[in-house]
Amino acid sequence: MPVKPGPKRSLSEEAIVGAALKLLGERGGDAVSMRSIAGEVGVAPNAIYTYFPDKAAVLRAVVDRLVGEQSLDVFADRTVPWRRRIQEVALGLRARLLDHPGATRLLLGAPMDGPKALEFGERLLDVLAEAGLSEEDAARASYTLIVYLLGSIALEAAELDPAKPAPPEEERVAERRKGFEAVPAQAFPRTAASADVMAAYISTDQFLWGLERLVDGLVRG
Amino acid sequence: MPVKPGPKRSLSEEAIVGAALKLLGERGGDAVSMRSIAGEVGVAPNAIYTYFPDKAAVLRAVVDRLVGEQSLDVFADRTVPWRRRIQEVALGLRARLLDHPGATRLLLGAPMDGPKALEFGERLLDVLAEAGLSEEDAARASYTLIVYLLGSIALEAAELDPAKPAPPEEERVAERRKGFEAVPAQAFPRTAASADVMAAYISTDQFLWGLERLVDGLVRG
DNA sequence: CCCTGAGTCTGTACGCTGTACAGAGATCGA
DNA sequence: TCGATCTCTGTACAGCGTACAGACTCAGGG
Repeated sequence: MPVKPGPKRSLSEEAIVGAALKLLGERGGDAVSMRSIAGEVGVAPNAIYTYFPDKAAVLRAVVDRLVGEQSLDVFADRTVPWRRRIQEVALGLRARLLDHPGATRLLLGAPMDGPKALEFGERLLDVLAEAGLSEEDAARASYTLIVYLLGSIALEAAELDPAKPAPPEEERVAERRKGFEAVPAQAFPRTAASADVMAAYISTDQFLWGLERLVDGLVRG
Repeated sequence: MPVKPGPKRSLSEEAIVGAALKLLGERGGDAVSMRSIAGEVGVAPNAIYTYFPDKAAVLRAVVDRLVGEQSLDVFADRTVPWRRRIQEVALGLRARLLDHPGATRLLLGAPMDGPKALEFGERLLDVLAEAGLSEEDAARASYTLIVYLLGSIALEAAELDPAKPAPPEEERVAERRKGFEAVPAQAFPRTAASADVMAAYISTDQFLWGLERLVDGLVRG
């Protein structure tokens, strides 16, 4: 392998992703531009193209980093019932991603295919195998779980201002209730009658409710 | 109510949404700009701001239109078992949205809160009540179903080129399998072993599989 | 040791974006 | 007919992603 000549790199992929993540957290999703990232690491905008082919690649790396921040040790801890382990990891990932409302938009734009996401999938398959699912069922179930996870988080994040940190859950629910109070009860009787429940869609409680039913359905099969 | 004076409007919200939808289908998501929409309806770019406060509002209306294109008559047809009715509507919506890969990105950026989406929710609540769920459970279940629906569609669409119409399902699965063949089997044995199943995540078959398990979990409760 | 060539970074530039602002023209009620 | 009011246009701004050309920095071969 010939060593490549040229000056030492002044940056690293990690530094770039870190800068992007910092901007994401502090100034929101719209503030993450090639120029702002470059400014953050003290470099001309185009320098980033030495490390990533385009902006989408940077964002994919950001998402993978966020996913990677979620520890997967819980998955392997056999002293805890496997359902609870899935719950914990799901809750952790959800919290982590909702902390960066801007990031969630990215999540579904480019699917989780980074190394950290692969690792996540593999560990999830471990747990599902442990739960007694066949190889094929485990694979299908893992995808279904990821769909639910990302879908929930995305729908929750959609209600958030991507430019600001997420307000506490109670506030978010209260805010949402106001929206449902405006629904005309004649045209949409059921929706209006369940407005309280619907306002609480955006809550940990509902998230776990759905997750539990889904897991039930998956292992019952 | 005083009638507002001024010249007759030369456009309508519908015309604008229609133009956006046309662009979306023909030239992909990135081609939908205020300028291109305005060009399509033969008007200066800013004229659109008379009808919509900003671009996001246009896109929300586009999504609602797509949702509205899915007929909900099936939901009400009591000669068909309710599970099958949910299946059919879900499949219809999925097909409709995957036909516009660019649109799906929008779906989760701004949640379904348009009138057509409300209608959809209400009819879904009807069916779930018919299935024997309590008011609260039906509300929660409907949200969980929507999460699954949108999550599935989003993850499928994420693999598609938003600038082109979707290729047939077989091609998409084959394309994906190539990606999984590159997964190192030592580090990710389960992932590698299930590569075939995973490639088929992006398929009607898997979509229905997950939907069925989810519905099972929801009504079992 | 210097030279060559590859790799990294900068400056500049292009075409595009969303949309704010000012004003022209059309149309109504009075 | 007048004035108010609304719709649409022209222009403009700041920002975007990124292509291109070139300057600089270095490692290895002669």
